[in-house]
Amino acid sequence: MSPQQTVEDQSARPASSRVQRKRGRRIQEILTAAAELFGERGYDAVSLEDVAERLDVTKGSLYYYFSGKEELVTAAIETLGNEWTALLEELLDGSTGTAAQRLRALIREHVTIAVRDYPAALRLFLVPRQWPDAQRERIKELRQRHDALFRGLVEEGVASGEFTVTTVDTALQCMHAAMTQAPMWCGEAKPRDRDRAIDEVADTLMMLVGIPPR
Amino acid sequence: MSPQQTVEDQSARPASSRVQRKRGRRIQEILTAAAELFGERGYDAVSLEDVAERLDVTKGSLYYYFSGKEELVTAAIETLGNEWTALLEELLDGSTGTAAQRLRALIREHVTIAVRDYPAALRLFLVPRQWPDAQRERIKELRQRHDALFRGLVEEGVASGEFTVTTVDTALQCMHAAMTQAPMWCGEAKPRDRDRAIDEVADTLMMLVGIPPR
Amino acid sequence: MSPQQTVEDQSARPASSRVQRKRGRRIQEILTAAAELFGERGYDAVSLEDVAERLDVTKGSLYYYFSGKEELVTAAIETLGNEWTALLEELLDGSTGTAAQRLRALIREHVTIAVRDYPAALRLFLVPRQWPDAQRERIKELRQRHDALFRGLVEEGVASGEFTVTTVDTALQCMHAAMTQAPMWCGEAKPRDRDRAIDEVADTLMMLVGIPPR
Amino acid sequence: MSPQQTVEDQSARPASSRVQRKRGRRIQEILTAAAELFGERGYDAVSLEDVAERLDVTKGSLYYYFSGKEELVTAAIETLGNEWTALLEELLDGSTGTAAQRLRALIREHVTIAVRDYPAALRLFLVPRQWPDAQRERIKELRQRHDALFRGLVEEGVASGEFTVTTVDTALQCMHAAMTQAPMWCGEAKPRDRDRAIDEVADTLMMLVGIPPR
DNA sequence: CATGAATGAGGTTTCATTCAT
DNA sequence: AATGAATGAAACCTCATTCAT
Repeated sequence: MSPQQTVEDQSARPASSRVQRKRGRRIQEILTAAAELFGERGYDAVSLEDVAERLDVTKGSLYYYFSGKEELVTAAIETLGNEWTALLEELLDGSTGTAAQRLRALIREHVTIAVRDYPAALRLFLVPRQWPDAQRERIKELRQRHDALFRGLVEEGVASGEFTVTTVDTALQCMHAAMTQAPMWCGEAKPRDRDRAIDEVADTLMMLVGIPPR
Repeated sequence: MSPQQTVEDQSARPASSRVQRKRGRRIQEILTAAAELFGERGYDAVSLEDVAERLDVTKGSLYYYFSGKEELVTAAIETLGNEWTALLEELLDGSTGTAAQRLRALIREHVTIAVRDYPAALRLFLVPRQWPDAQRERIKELRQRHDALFRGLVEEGVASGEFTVTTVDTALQCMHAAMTQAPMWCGEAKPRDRDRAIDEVADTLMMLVGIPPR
Repeated sequence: MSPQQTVEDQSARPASSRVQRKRGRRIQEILTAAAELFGERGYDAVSLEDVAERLDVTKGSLYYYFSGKEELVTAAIETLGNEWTALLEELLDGSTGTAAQRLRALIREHVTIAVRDYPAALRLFLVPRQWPDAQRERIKELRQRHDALFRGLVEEGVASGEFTVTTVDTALQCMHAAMTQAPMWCGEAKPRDRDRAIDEVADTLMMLVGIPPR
Repeated sequence: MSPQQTVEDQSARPASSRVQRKRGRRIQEILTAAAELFGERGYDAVSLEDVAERLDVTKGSLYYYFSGKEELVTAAIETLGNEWTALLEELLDGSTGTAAQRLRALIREHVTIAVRDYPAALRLFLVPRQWPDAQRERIKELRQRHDALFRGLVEEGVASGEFTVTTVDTALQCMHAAMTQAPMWCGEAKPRDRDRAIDEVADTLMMLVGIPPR
C-alpha cells in the first residue's frame, strides 16, 4: 500500500494510532507552510522547492505525503479554508448584538485574516486549468461552508428588517469579492493605517446591506 | 542593435509612416491575442509559444516587438485598459441625468464589457507581485485614468448630497473589486439571465454610495 | 551491523533452525514476487516499491534480506532458474525412449513452463549489461546447469547418429533463444490453440538437430 | 503551429524546401544517434541526456524535434528498422541462386547487422508498458515489412520443394528469435571468431527449413 | 523484523531568451 | 521582419538507498 493517502483516509487503519497521529501532525505542518506560500504568491509562482525549503526538508519528502503539486495545493487550500472558517466561526460564537454589529465584526475579522495571513488567497481560487473532479468537489464544499456564515447573518438581518438588499446572493458575492481583494490595497506597512483601512472597508461593505456609515 | 521600442515611441519618427502604421497594426494584433490569453489563463500559465501560436508566428517574432514576456503582458494590459476606458468614456459623454443614473449606467456598462469581452480580465491584475519599476508606473497610470471616471461621478454625487459614502477611495475599491470579479458568477449561458444578473450587480453596488434599490 | 547474507549462506549456521526456516520461507516469497514482476516488466521498469507493494510490506524490509536491487534481481533469477531446471530434471528422470523423443518432450515442457508460468522470463536475461562480478558468476552457472540438460540429450543423439548438427553449441543457443521468446507469440487465450502452437514449436526446433517433422 | 511534426508530415508545407531538407537531415542525425544508443542499451537505460550528449547538444534541443522520450524512441525504432530492412532488401536485390543460397545470405547479413550495429535491438521490442496506439501501429508495420523478406524466400523454397517446414510461421518466428539474440553470444572481440560464429548460426538456422549442413 | 520517514541524485519536461540567417 | 534552432535554468517527479525507532 503506497503511503500516500489524503488527509481524510487516515482513519482507515486503526493500527498504531500514535504513528498515525504523528503522521497527521506532519501533514498539517506541510499544509500550513504550503497554504501560506500559495496564499502569498499563487499556484504557479510557488515551486515545490519553495515549500520544501520553508519546511527545511527536500522536495522528495513532499512526495512521500502527496502525489504531486496539485494534490498538495488542493489539500493546502482545504486547510487554509478550514482554518479561516474556523476562526470566523469562533468569532461568531462569542459575538452578540444586532445582526449589523455581528456582521460588521465578521467582515472586519475576515479582512484582517486576509491581510495578515493570506494576501494572495484570491489567486488560489483562480488556479490554472480546471481542477480534476475529485478536488473540485472539495473546494466547492469548502467555499459553501464559508459562505454560509455570512449568508446566515445577512438573512437574519433581512428577516428582522434590519437590512435591505436587492438580492442576498449578489450582495454576498460583492462583499466577498471586495473582502478578498482588500489585501491588495490595505497591504500598507504601518499597522495603524492598516487598521483604519480595514474599518473603512467594513463600514463601506455594510452599506451593501443598507446600513449607513457612522 | 535591436529595433525594439515600446509602444509609446511609435509616433516618434514621422519617417516612413506607412511602415509605422503597419508596425502599429501588427503590435495591436499581438496585444489583442496576448490580452485574451493572459486574461483566460493568467500570467504564468501562458507561454510565449501559446501567444505566438495563436498569431501563427514564431516565438522569435515576438521579440522583435517586445523585449520579453513582461513587457508584452504589460503592454497587453495597457491596451486592454485603454480600450475599456475608451468605451466607458464614450458612454459617459453621451449620458445625462442625475449622478446616480449616470453612475448606474457606468457600472452596467463596465460589467457588461467584462462579461462579454474580457471574462477573465481579473487575472491580468493578479500578475506577478513585483513588477519592474518602469512597468509598474504604466499600469498604475492606467488604473488611475480608469478610476477617474468613477471617481468623478462619485464625487459629484457626494458634493450634491445625492450620495453617501464613508470614504470615496474605499467605496471605489470595493466597487471595482466586485465589478472585476463579476464575470465569474455572471458567466451564465443564457443572455437573458446574464442581463438580469448584471442589473442586480448594478443595483447592489449603488448601495455602496447610499442609493437604495428600486 | 546488518544481518544480510546472500541466499547461499542460509544453511551455514545450524543454530536456531526454526528461525532459519522462517527466514528462508520469507525469502522465497520475496523472490517469487520479484521474479514475476521483473519478468513482466523488466529490470528498470520495476521499482522496489512495486515489489514491496505486491508483498504488502515496505521497501525498507527488502533491505533486510537483500543488499539492494541488483542482489534482489539476481537472486530472483536464480530462484526462477532453479525451479525451472528442477521441473525439467524431474521430467527427464521419468522419460524414456529415443533421444529424439526425450528431447522433444523436454522442449515441449520448457515452452509450456514459459508460457504458463513465466510469460516474460526472457526479460530477466535482458538485465543491465554490466553485472557486478559476483552476480555474473551465479547467473552463468545457473545457465550452464540449465543448458546441460539439453546439451546432454543433444550430444547423446549426435553420438548415436540420431541427430545431425553443425555445432552443438550453436544449435543449443538457437533452440534456447526460440524457446525463450516463444511465450510472446504463443500467448494466446485459448488453451487448445496454445497447445498446438507449442507442438509446432517443438516440431520446428527438432529440425535444428536434423529430425524432420511428422 | 508547433514545430514538432513527426518525420512523415514533412511534406505538408511545400514552402522553403531547403529548410525542410535541412530539418530532415537533422532529424535523421538525431534518430541515428538515438537508434544506436537505444539499440545498445535499451529504453530505460538510456537517458535523454545520453542522447543529447552524443549529439553534442542539450536535452532541450531534442524537445524541439520530438515531443518526448517516447516519440523519440518510436521514431528511432522506425529509423533503425527502415535502415535494417533497406540493407536486407538491397542484398536481396543483388542476390541470385537457389532459395537456399539466398536465404542463407539473408540470415548472415541480418545477424551481421545485429552484431555490428544493434547488439541490443531485441530490447527495443520489449519496451515498457505497451506503446500508445499511434506508435504501436507504426512498429507493427515495420516488423511486417521486415518479416516479408524472409517469408517470401521461405515460401518460395517450400513451393519449389527445396525446403521442408512444419509451419512457415513458426519457422520464421524461431529463426527471428535466434537471429535477434545472436549478438548476445556472438559478441566476441576478434572479428575472425565472430565471422565463424555467424556462419554457424546461418548453417544451423537453415536446418529449420530442412537444409542439412555442409 | 519491520516500518515510516527522509534524502539526493538523476530523470523528463517546460520555457524565456538569444541568435544566425 | 521573421524564422528555425539552440540553450540553460529551473520545474516536476521518481526511486534506490539509509536510518532511527
